[in-house]
Amino acid sequence: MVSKEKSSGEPVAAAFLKPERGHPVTLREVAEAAGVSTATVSLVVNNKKDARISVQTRKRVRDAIKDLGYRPNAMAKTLVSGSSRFIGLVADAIATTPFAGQIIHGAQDEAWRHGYALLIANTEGNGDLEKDAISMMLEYKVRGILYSTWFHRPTEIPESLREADFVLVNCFSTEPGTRAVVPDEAQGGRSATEILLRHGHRRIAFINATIPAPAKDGRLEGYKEALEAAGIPLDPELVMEAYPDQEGGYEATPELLKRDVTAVYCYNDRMAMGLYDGLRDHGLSIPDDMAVVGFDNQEVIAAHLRPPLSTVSLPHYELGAAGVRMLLGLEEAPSNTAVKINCPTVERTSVRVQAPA
Amino acid sequence: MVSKEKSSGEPVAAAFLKPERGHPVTLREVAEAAGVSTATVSLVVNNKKDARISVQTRKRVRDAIKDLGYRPNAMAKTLVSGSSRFIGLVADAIATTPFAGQIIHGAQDEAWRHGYALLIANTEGNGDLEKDAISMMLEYKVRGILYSTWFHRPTEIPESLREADFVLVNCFSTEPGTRAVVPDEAQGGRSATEILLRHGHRRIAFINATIPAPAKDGRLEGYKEALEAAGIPLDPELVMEAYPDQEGGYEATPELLKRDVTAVYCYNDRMAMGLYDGLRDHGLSIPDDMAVVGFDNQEVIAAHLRPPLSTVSLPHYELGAAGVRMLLGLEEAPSNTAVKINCPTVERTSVRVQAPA
DNA sequence: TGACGTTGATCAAGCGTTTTAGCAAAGTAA
DNA sequence: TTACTTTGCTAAAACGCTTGATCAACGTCA
Repeated sequence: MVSKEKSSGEPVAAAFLKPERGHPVTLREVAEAAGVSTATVSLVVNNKKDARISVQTRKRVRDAIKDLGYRPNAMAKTLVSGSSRFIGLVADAIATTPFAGQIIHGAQDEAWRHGYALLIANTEGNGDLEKDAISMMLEYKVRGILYSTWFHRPTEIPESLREADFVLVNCFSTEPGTRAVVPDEAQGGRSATEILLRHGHRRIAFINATIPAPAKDGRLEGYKEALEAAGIPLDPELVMEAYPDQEGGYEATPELLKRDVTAVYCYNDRMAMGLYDGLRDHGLSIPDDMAVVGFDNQEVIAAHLRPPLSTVSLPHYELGAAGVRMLLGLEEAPSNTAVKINCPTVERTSVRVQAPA
Repeated sequence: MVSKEKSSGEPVAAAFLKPERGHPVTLREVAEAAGVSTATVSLVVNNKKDARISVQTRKRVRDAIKDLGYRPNAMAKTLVSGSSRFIGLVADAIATTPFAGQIIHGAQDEAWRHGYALLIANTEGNGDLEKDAISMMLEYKVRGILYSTWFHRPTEIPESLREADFVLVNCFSTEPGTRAVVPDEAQGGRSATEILLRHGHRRIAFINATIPAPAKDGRLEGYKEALEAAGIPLDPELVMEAYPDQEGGYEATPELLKRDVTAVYCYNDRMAMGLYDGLRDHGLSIPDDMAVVGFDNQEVIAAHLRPPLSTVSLPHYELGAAGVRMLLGLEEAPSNTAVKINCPTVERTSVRVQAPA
C-alpha cells in the first residue's frame, strides 16, 4: 500500500512509467497511488455532481490519473451500466460507390454527437456475412442497428435484425411499423425539373431509367408534378427511357434530338455524362443549345464535366444522420411510411436562361 | 429453480418468449433453464475442447440457449479475457473521396477474417475530434489503431496514438520504428510508363503535379526508371507540370502538343480527363493521335471516359487489409521504412499500338 | 449535553463472463 | 474390498467499474 505522502511526494517517478504497454492502468491502481478507495476515484473520474470530495483529494486523484496515464475501461463501464454506447451500421457495399461512405460519415458524426461509437460491417450483399455481422453487433449489445443499402430500394428484413432496435437507411420494407429513412425522389425530380422551368424552358425531356426502382417512379412523378404546377401539359413523347449509365445517355442522344426540346432532365449524372458526349458529337453545346440537369450529384462526375452539371443531390450524409436520430428516438418516426429526406439542388452551369420562344 | 424435466419438457412455451427487448438473456438464465451451472453453459457455448460434458447435458443447454434466444455478452467476455476484439480505424476523410471507403472496406474484411470488429471514426482533419476518437478507441481497449489519410502523405503522429499499438495507412512518419503501409508510387509510375512503352511509344510525356507530395516524386521516379530500362534517354522537355485536376490537364494541352509526343502519362485521372477535353478541342483523337494513361483509377472517371482510360490503380483496399495484418503481426514490418503496396495497372482502351516511326 | 445535519470518504454488491480448483459418483484394477 | 482413475459438473474468484448504503468525524443548534 502506498502511503499518501509517498504518492504525492513522488509524482515524478510515476510519470516515467508512461504507457508500459501490456498492463493497462486500472481504477484500483489509481486509487492506490492516490491513497483513496476506488469509489472515490470513480466519483472524480465521472465528475459526479452530488459527490462530496474535498478539493485536495480531488487533486490527488487527478494527479495520480495523469501520472499513471489512466484510461477508463469502457467495457467494464458498459457492463455495469447495462447499456452500451455502440450503434451498428451494416452496409451492403462500402467500397463500390462513394455513397456508402457518405452514409457512414453522416451516421458517424451524428452518433458521435450523442456519445455513441459506430461499429461498421460490410456485407457486400452476402447473406451469411450479414448474419454474422448482425450477430456480432448483438453480442456487443449495440444500442441499435442501421441497416443500409447503397441504392434506394425495398428490402427484406433479415431475421436476426429483428432482435435489435433497427432502422432502415436508404431502403424500406412494406412491413408495417418498420422505421426507415429514404431520399425524397419525387421532390428531387420536382426540383430538377424546376431548375429548368425557372430558366424559362418549356419543352423539357426526361430520360428515365429502364430498370425499375423507387427512384425511377419517384423521379418521374416529380417531373410530372413540376410540369403540372407550371401549367405545362405532359407530353408523353418527352419521357424517354435509357439504361442508367453513360452508355445509355450517349445512345439516347439521337432520339432526344428528334424531340425538339431545349432542355433535358436525366435520371442520373452518369447518363448526363453520356449525353454530354452525344451532344458534342452532334456539334451541340451545353447549355446554349441544350440545358441539362442530372440527378445524384456524383461529385467526381458532376463537378468536373464541362460545363459543370447542375443536378440534384442524393442526401446520403443526411440519411445516415437521420437514421441515427431516429434510432435514438430523437426524431419523429411516422409509423407506416419511410421518412423522406430532402434532395437539395446543386446548380452549376449546365443550364442557362432560355429566351422565351 | 426449474427442474430438468420442466425445461426439456416445455421448450415450446419458452420459444414464445422470443426477444422480449429490454432484458437480454444472460448466461445465468440459460443455466437455470437448463438446470446446470453457469460454468457448464459457458463451457458448451464456447465448445471448450477439454471440457467434459455429457451429451445429454450439452443438448439440454443447447436447447435452453435456443429457446431463450441467448446471445453472449461480448463486453463481459472481453472484460475477463482482457483483450478486446476491436480494431480502430481513424480516417481523415471518409466521405470526400471513394478512396477512404476502400481502405475501410479492406480493413474491415481483413479484421473480420481474424475475428475482429472495426470501430471507425472520422476526423475530417480536425485535431480535437481526432484526439477524442483515439481516446474513445483506447477506452474500448482496441487491439490497435489504423491511422489513415485519404491521400498518400507524411504525417505527424498524434500523441495519444502512441498509447496504442498502431500502424499508419496511406501515410508515413520519418520517426524510426513506425509501422506504415503506403502505395508503391514508383512502381506505379513505372507500370504506367511501361504500358506506353509496350505499345511502341518512344516519345512519352509525363505531366506531373505542381504540388509536392510523395506521389509527385514517386511517379516521376517510376517514369524515369521505365525509360532508362527501355534505353530511352530522359528528355527533360517531356516532363511537364500542371495542377493535378481536370482544369490543369486541360490547360496543359497546348504545351503538350508542342512537344511532339505520341503518348502522355498523366499524374492522375482527373488531369487525364481534362486532357481528353483539350485534345478533343484540338481535333485530336485518343488513342489514334495520342495515347493517354492516367493514375489512381478513379472508377467513376477512368472507366467512363471515352475511350475508357488505361491507368494505374491505387490499392486502397489492399492498404487497409495490409494495415490490419501488420497490426496483428501477421505480416512482416520492415523496421525503418513503410511497406509499399503494388499499384496494379488497369488497361482499357486509351492506348493503342504505335507503329515504329 | 444531546440530537442532528454535513462533509468526506469507504464498503460491498453486482454487471455477465471465464476458468481453475475441486468434488462426488462411477468405473477400473488389484 | 480398497485404492485409484475417470467422468461430469460446480463453486467461486476474477475482470474493471458503478453506486446505494453506511460510517466516522465534525460542526451546529437548542
